[in-house]
Amino acid sequence: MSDTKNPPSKGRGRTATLRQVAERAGVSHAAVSRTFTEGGSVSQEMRRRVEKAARELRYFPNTLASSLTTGRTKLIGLIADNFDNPFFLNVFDLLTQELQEKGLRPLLINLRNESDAANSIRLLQQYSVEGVLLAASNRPVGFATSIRDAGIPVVHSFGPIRSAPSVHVVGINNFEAGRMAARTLVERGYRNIGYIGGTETTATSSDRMSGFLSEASRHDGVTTSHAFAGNYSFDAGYREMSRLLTGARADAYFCADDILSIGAISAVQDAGLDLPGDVGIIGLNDMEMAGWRNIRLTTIRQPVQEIVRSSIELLTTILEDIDRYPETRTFACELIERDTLKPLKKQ
Amino acid sequence: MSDTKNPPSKGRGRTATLRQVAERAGVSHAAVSRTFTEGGSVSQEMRRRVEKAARELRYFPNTLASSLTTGRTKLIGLIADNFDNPFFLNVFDLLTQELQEKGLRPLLINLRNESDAANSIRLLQQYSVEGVLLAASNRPVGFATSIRDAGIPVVHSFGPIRSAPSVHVVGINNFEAGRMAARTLVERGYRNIGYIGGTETTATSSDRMSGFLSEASRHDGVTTSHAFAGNYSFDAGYREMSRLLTGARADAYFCADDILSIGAISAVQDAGLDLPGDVGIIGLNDMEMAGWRNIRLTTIRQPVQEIVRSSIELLTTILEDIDRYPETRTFACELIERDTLKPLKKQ
DNA sequence: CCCATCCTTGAAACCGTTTTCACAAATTAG
DNA sequence: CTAATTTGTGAAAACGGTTTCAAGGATGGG
Repeated sequence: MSDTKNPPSKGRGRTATLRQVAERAGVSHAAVSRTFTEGGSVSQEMRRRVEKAARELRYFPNTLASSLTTGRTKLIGLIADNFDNPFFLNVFDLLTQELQEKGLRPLLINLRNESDAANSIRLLQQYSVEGVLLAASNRPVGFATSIRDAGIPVVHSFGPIRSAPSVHVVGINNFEAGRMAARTLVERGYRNIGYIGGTETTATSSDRMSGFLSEASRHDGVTTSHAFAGNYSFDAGYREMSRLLTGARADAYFCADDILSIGAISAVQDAGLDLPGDVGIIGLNDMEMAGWRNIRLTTIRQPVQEIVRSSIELLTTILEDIDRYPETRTFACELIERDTLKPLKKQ
Repeated sequence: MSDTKNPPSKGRGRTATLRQVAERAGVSHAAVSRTFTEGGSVSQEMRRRVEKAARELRYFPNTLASSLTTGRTKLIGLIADNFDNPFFLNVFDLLTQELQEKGLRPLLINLRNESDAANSIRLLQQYSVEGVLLAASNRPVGFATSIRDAGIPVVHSFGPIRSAPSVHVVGINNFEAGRMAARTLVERGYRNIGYIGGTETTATSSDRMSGFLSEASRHDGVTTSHAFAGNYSFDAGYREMSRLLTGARADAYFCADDILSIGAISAVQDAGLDLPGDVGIIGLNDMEMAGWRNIRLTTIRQPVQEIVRSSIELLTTILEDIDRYPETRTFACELIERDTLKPLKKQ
């Protein structure tokens, strides 16, 4: 009676199946399915019996199996490529928490050693991922688009703002952030100012630079320069700043990211220069470390939590409405003044 | 001819199915399946035709569907609960890279707001996760065991070393690390030494403390104390150290984690005390930031990469051999001397 | 009391794949 | 040139669910 003709559970603690519950409750397996699905129509009595049997067998539906027929896996591809920047740990934290609250599960994909978009897309499709959250700063522009072209809903978090976006984007206006940085430096009395980006090819980085250069050019007597550290990491920032200091350095630098800034600060101090007197530094993000006592980085704050929350909210709505027109959500930045810039002169 | 009776692809860019390939190639779908599975026996000619059709249809097997029959999802639960500590970003990076190389996919589970093990286990089972990598520092001891009891292979990375382990563990011997910390402090001339842990309930933390106290007790004239910061984060370290400094402080502290140490350093400096003269600090982990110019933390290095690599290697072997006897893999630590401890006296 | 309606129910088909099996064709051995 | 293998193939039954459908039972209106 207790024996089935199935293989005897193979040592592995296999979980009970729908049919086992049905058998024990003495009902059809369709009935069991119905009691466990949203709009299922079952009588009180039936539900009671099924739930009792299910409880005794420790049964619960296998999401993957039901995804076969429903088409819903609840799986979200979480794509990232920067694991040097602690900023993203915070992003992961918020992202996974929000996803979990909505009953979605993040499949983490590390693109650090992957240059080919096609591979990633195949992977996403093989796991029937419902949507993708792209939080990758080092990808070229077309990456998000090619995911969308594969028919997978995607929102690009911390992506570049475009007037005619091809995918959903939520983030800050990097161009404006760049302007804010330049304006801040000029207001503080710096005249020869430079931009230090991460990678040259990413849209966010080049937006920040354009905004920075554009604003600077509106001020008389202000000269600019720019350089790229190669990626977003402490080491890259340190190296690039060290290199710059050997040449004709600027008075102040806007580093496209806090972690870059922190590396740069180290380089400035190691060179025996005074910060913010000899050279000033302004960053972007306002990650936790920027406020640490020995760093005290003046930076432009990016509202991470709002961006993350909005990204996921947007993602869930496009999961329902797949052909929704690409939308851009922009959040404002805020200047956080600390100690790496000369103070604003009283007027 | 091109029409099938299936719903007309619903706008969604659905991917081709096995049977569509079979139809186009004019063979049975079993044949198609065989050409795509490892030991399948197919003729050259058949393979050629199938692969052609598959290419034209952009077909590739759906992992989730095949998992139904094979039982292999290639999904690994990656469980974490500490997103304050940048140390874990590095761990995630290495972990996901290694997993991907082995063809496994990490399903990321954030336990920060989850106290109930049963929920997590249900989740793991619903997704037919093949195994679990537990990299959670704040969980009580029984957590790993209850996953194993649910029949899911688990390896506890950075877990506590036990003489009779109930699950597979790979990490350092935290007791020995604690001894090393105490010995180092004593050798540097500190006599009144304290331990600052993260949480009181985790095994790794209490191991470090036991080792620390045990070693200290072997030296004459050395007095000890201990305290807990609550979790592993900069803020926790800062707060706890600030609190300690208001009372009868020790000469030197062993902080159970670098991030805690860095917070503690800040507190010491903010209190206007000399480091390492008035108070010395030694950490554990040697995360990247520990070496930053403004931190220069003396710490005990934990070989992260080796631990991660070994964890995954162990995980893949227990996926094959599920009833393997629980194994413990221990790696040695190394003292990294920087500037937060008085130098060793020349003898 | 009859008929229309609604709610429950189980049978059966289906989702996309793998795997077993029986059998035919091709190869090798004797 | 048979007989004994080996190899390649398609039909069909899984895997763990959901969904459609037709039918049975209860309910309510007239």
